[in-house]
Amino acid sequence: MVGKRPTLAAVAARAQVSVSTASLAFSGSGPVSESTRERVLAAAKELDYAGPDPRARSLRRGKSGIVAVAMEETVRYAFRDPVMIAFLDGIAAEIAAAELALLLVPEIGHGPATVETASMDAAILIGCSPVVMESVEIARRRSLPVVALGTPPSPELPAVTLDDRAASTALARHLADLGHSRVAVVGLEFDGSKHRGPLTPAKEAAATVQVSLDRLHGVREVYPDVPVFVTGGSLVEEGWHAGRALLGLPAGITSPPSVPDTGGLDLFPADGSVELVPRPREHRPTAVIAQSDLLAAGVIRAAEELGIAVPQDLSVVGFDGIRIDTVIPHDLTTMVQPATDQGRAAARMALDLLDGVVPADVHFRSTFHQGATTAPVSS
Amino acid sequence: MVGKRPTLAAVAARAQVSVSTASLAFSGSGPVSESTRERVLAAAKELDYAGPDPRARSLRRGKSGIVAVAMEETVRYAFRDPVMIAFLDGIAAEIAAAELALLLVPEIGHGPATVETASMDAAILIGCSPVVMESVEIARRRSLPVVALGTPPSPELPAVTLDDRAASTALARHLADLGHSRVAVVGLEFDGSKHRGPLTPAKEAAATVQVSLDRLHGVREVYPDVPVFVTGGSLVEEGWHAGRALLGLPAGITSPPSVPDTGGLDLFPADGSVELVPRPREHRPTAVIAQSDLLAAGVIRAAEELGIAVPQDLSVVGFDGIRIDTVIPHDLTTMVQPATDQGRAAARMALDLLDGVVPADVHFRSTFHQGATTAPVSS
DNA sequence: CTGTTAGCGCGTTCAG
DNA sequence: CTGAACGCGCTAACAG
Repeated sequence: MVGKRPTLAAVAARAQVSVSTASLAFSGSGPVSESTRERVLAAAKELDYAGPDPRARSLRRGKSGIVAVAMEETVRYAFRDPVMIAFLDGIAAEIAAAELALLLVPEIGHGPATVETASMDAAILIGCSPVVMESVEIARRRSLPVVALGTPPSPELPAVTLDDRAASTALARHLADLGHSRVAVVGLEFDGSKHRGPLTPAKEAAATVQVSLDRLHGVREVYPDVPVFVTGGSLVEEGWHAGRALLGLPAGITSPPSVPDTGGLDLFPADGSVELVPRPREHRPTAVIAQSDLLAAGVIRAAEELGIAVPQDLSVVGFDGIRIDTVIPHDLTTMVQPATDQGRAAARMALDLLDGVVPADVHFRSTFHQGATTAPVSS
Repeated sequence: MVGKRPTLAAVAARAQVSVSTASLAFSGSGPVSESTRERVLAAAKELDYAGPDPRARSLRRGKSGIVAVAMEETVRYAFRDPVMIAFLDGIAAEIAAAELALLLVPEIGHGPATVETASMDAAILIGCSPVVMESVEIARRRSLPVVALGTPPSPELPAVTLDDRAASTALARHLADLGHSRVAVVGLEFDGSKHRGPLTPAKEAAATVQVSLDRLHGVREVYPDVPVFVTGGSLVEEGWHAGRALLGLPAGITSPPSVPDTGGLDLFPADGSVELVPRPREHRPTAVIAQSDLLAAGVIRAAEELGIAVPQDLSVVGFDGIRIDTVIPHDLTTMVQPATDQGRAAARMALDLLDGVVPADVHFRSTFHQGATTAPVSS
């Protein structure tokens, strides 16, 4: 079924030219007379030759034409995050414009390291974690150009960064200006553990996810003692769980002093087995700072289910500015990050490195978007 | 900055063994004494050798370890579709398990054909259109194994298929059983044109997207003359536009006989410049069959905005069964397709082909899910 | 403009 | 178990 493919040499022979001439005719990068080129192309068509073998070409040229995008997450998980999709969209656009191909390398750190064995000319690492840094080391050994997206800048690694900290401060200040003093943070994951619950000092000390820390530090500039509820990642569902924990209480129980402390995955089971009532006003925050828009959407949903009106009874801010009405039915007050542009920038840095140009770090700023989910604290 | 990488030969020399021995030590596929292997590995570490060059290896072995996934859409667009994400998730899982890498090839048909020039051992084509068929031809010339996902089966091309037609009939029958007779279809795109509007016979004759046709034919078994409103693709926003067109009317205009005929993108502008009121009951459908869940969600949103209650005043069914509460806040009546499994199956077929096994087509069946968006027609 | 020559870095023979 | 030689398919230099 799989007929032996003809080689360039065969085509050259058929066209009665030398192999190198045939090669030039295909790559188009050399001076070949029109008549000769046509003869070669005709011979190729006759032999059903599909063009130079990419493998041989890449060995010879020392380039594979592939840029890899490595991320720690599963495809399933990563693609549920609109920010990640926007990153990829920007990257894909630039990569395609440069006529390169895009290798998807999910789940780095699980199983055999694809970054170590796959053909690639450069790698773009998304996310910040020890695993990612390991990949940097691998890439360095292979002398592959690497750029990072969403990693704290380091002298070793050209990176695309965002003003996570300052942006978070801006959000916190916005709430402070509205008079809020009882504020809680709903955080992204702080380590790989996907465990939900309050952020303890121990957990904070062991944190590996820089973006969560940065955003938290930014809030602390305004609310130094803000309590933090950590989620398992940027998902509406996670925000919903967090919202229930922060705002709700099992019916019949008199108000406990604080958020339930649990390392488990389900604080209040979602199956309806526990009926939730809103916490008394004095025992719940008047504003929530979610570290992503998806989390914010979940918090809002939980609030609505509990009969807590947003923004009248609760202000909620997010982060990211994903303008996908599909996902967020609310006009969220948030910081908009130019995710697609960040992807483009990362890809361009990788392309620069391929051209031997050492690119400077690119820093992006997010912009405040006043939505309809924040209001002055109700007295 | 980019130091010359050591080669296998250098490592061999350093370890005072022959190149072939060193090679065996790395690939692990040959009989090498433990002491020798350690000596080789030590030498590699000393020289900071990162392992065999993937390019050279792939030339020599005739395999690149890459499976490509080609799709017609942009990354941005494709990743907004949960079904596509589920496909990719299933594919990625199998590909990773086989220790292969996944090359993303979006926007085939636009610009230079990556399928033609990129290193790959096999390709998985998603979607059905002339462009995809072109890629099949290219792959054939390169004698690359190809499988298709979401393409009508053909003797040439191993494919993963779904019972689109029968499933659609089941949905239509469900509505018929509930007593609905004024039914409309909100369709996916029928060609590449992204134009919204009623499906005309001419447009139907020129249709290239098989899945839309199949799902329509299925409905016609029950509702032979069902009117169809074509959208620009599987997006909530598109469903919203369609819903407004089918259910709404600019305030002040007395009921026109039918859906507005337009080839433009905006039927009733979304900016609020036109105030919409619900069509009179007699002039609007009592049930809508959306060809995807995202479209259905958009229709429902439009209905709610117009004050038309679902399911009391309007029944809506979808297709896909994407159980992502993020996207669809409703418990939609729909046909659930096992999208992740379809992705896995497609990937396994590709892997089979790589092993020289000719796989049989895999056919999936979708299952009916009775949600809360359909009810008996109100008299 | 075209032909000749020499590898790219590795895997696989086949003798030792 | 090891070492030497060859070639995968192509392209970068040069020579003509």
